[in-house]
Amino acid sequence: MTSSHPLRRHIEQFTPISDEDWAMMEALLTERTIRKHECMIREGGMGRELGYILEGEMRHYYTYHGEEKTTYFYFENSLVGPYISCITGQPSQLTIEALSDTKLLVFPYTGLQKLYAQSKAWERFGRVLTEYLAIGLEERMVGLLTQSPEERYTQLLSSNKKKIIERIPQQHIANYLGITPVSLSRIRKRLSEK
Amino acid sequence: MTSSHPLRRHIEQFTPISDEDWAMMEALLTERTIRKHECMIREGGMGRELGYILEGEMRHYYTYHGEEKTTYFYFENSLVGPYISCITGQPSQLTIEALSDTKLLVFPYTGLQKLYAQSKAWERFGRVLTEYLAIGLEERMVGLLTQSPEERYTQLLSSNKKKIIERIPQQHIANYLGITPVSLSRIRKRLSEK
DNA sequence: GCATTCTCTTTACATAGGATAAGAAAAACG
DNA sequence: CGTTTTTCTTATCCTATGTAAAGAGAATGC
Repeated sequence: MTSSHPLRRHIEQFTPISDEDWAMMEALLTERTIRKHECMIREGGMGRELGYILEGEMRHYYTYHGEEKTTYFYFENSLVGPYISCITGQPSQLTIEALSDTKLLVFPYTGLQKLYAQSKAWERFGRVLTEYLAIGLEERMVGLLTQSPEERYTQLLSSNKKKIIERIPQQHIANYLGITPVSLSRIRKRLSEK
Repeated sequence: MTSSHPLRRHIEQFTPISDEDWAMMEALLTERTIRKHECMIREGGMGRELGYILEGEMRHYYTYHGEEKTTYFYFENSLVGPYISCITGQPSQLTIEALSDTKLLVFPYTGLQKLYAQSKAWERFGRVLTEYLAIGLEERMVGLLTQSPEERYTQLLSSNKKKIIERIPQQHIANYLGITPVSLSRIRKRLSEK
């Protein structure tokens, strides 16, 4: 007995949600398409909504010393948005851009906050979601601290994040690994010669 | 009207807690001293409890290729523990060691889970705490991806994390910055000559 | 279908950081 | 105290990555 809505199935991977609780969320959802190179949020803007990707892919980057540093990618069936700006109420330091035409369900963060307040199940969802977010960030940070760029690349090849290799331009992957595109090209050559 | 218990004050920075809710937590607490070089959790062990540091300092490291890689420090008035192992139920990959004799209040993670289940305020606390944890990790990750080791060091000097510089041996700070102690020593020399 | 643009690779050069080892300084300890 | 151990610095050498520029290849658009 799988629930029919893809977002509900996603949410219920974290914690079960009653029909009543789900109805509150469903009322918040709007479908939107973001065209390639357009943005869900730009640096300096206030984070007001989160989204769930139905199809497409997005990248998330910071601008530092005038350069775009891509730090994360999002694909279909995942939640995306300027969490930090939403949580802190400060202007977003990051930009989230569609890498291809991307179809999303969006909902306002204030709506999610009301769900948190109204229902213990939603509060729990928020906690568990954030726990998994933190685990992912911790793993990423430890990889950056302990592994060489080459190790990080080979690990990406053999991980459950193959999608990144398959669908994302190398310049952005290089950023994600903490190196330049030139260096990634060299690493790829080295590996292909082994 | 500040609450008298330091842990309660810490928790109420995130969300208010009623006397009743606080009483449930207080019943879980045990005071413990961990001597210098002893560990709260070792790699391979199951994470079963979290702690709040009353005095002292601890470091948190992963063992990778036979070397200890210190990735975080904890000081008085902060929560510490093998969160990830507690959350996932998997053996801990990290070790948390006291850098000096450290006095803690510890509580079992299963107890916290019961608080989550029994009270919406505790569930909210869990969410908000984890949100701040995630924000800290994101900032750390972005710094590792976008800044040079020298920039990371100078930023540490001028941040609210000065405690790290003041109280932690340089070999561990080097790890935290993602470089070797030798390299940190060179960076310090470079900076002192400017 | 041709031209333009974007992406990836390659080269040459400069440099910061890694590895190792040895010495200096500081801390721990009996 | 004085000894031992640990921590930090310095020196040498080496290598991977950064930068810049040019060329090859792919994708895009008119």
